[in-house]
Amino acid sequence: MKNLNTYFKSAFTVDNVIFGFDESDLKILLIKRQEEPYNNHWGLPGYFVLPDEDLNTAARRVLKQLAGIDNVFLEQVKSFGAVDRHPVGRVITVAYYSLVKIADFNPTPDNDVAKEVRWFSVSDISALDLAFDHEEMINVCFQTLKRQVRIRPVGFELLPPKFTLTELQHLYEAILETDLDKRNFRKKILSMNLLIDLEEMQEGVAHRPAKLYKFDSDKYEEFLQDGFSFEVKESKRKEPKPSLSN
Amino acid sequence: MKNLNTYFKSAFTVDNVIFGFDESDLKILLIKRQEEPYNNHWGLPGYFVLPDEDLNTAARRVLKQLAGIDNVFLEQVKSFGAVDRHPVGRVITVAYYSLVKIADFNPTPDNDVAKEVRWFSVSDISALDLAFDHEEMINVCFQTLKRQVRIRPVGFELLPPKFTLTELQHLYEAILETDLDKRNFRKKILSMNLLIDLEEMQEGVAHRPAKLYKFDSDKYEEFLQDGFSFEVKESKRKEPKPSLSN
DNA sequence: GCCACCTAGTGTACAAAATACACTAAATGA
DNA sequence: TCATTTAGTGTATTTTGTACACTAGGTGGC
Repeated sequence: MKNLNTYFKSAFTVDNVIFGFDESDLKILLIKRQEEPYNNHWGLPGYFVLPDEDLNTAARRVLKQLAGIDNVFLEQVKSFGAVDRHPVGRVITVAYYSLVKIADFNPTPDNDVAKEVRWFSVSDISALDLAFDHEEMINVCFQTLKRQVRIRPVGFELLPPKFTLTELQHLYEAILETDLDKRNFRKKILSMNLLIDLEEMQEGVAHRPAKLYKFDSDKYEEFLQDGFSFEVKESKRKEPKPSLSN
Repeated sequence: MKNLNTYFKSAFTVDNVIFGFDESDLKILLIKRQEEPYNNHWGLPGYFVLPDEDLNTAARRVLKQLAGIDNVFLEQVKSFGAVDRHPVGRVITVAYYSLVKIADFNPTPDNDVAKEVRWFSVSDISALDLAFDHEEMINVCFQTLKRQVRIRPVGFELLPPKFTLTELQHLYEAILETDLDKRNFRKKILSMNLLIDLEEMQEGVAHRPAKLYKFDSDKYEEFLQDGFSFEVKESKRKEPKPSLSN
């Protein structure tokens, strides 16, 4: 066994993959770095964990400091620790993912780490040449979101308080990257009793206005506990299942 | 922003939660520590990550060194980083979980970190007063296993090459902590075409011998890719689902 | 050799959930 | 008033899940 001092020479950071949803488009919040390494590159809002700070606390603090976002869903996803992932030294990072309502925040870099903060469509991100291994982290978190969307009512976190069923469907389509059947989707969603019909109509649209709904927080809590299944299937007939053997 | 040196004073470790299955019993491999802190306590096989070592590499190395286990399924689960979780300094640990065939290894502590290595039934572990936050880590990994068992054919990793359907069912029952209906379980499992009937019989049992099966690795690979659903339901009628609203 | 014991192995009817699919309704604005 | 756009709805069919109880085929004791 080596001297313990050998080991106490590394650092860790937290990085947040923040998802938002806006007009049929799934987005991620990025910052334009203004310090080395990767000065001027876009990257995830992340920073070092303080010596006396828990991981979750650090993730929330950094999110608040770098993007002005707080009080949101935030959950640890995975740690990344390739030896050479950080040019300055050995730095492991813990990736968090977060779901926010875009309209709730006006992200401004109030800190000298970032010179700009902006929402990017998920589909545009691969063109950006992100800092560090942030692109890989985003991919992993997106996969996590795709998995979670089936077992947790993510709309709660990503949609404004009042929304239409079509908006909710678009959200699912954006996350799952597939088309859903309108009637089946509605049947399924309504059958969960998770939505409250506000008996209000959409306004200012040049077509038949849709009914507005909100989520029923009590039901939501119940369902979170029970780990209910929120499966939503796509509209195209799937491959025939591995056929029965007998 | 602080001087970077402030941050480069921490260490990280990996800890492995190793599941095995043996005669209807789900087990976890623990070591009896022979160094401070927590000398003489049982705990997970884990150790510091070397300065020039990737996380996954470290997890495999430690597993090999401390328990003589290699070439197994091993996957990162979560990082634990409470400020005071390690008495010696700031140490974040990355938890891995692993599935092994108990008969494949004869775990012996070939290193001076552990004075003993032993399989414990999951149900006996809460009585042990484990080192660090290892009990919490085990709970999290057990939850992960429960989730994974539904979407990945874990029997592959935990059962010997030849097994009976009853053994497979017992495995699922142990992981899910529930009873399953024999006929429905068999119907479901066989319908996936994941098993190959070896046309051999169990031997040396004092009752009607069961047929032996093995897993079909080709099908397994396919299914891993497609992320197929491996749901197996319990035998008691479930709570009525949240009732349809209309 | 037969019987007691033990686990293996099997099928069916019913209920619930998933899926495919197309037309009418209600608003705007030209 | 009509062209355009999106909202909203129901049913028949298929697939999947679930409940449930008896016979089959070995061993070992007597």
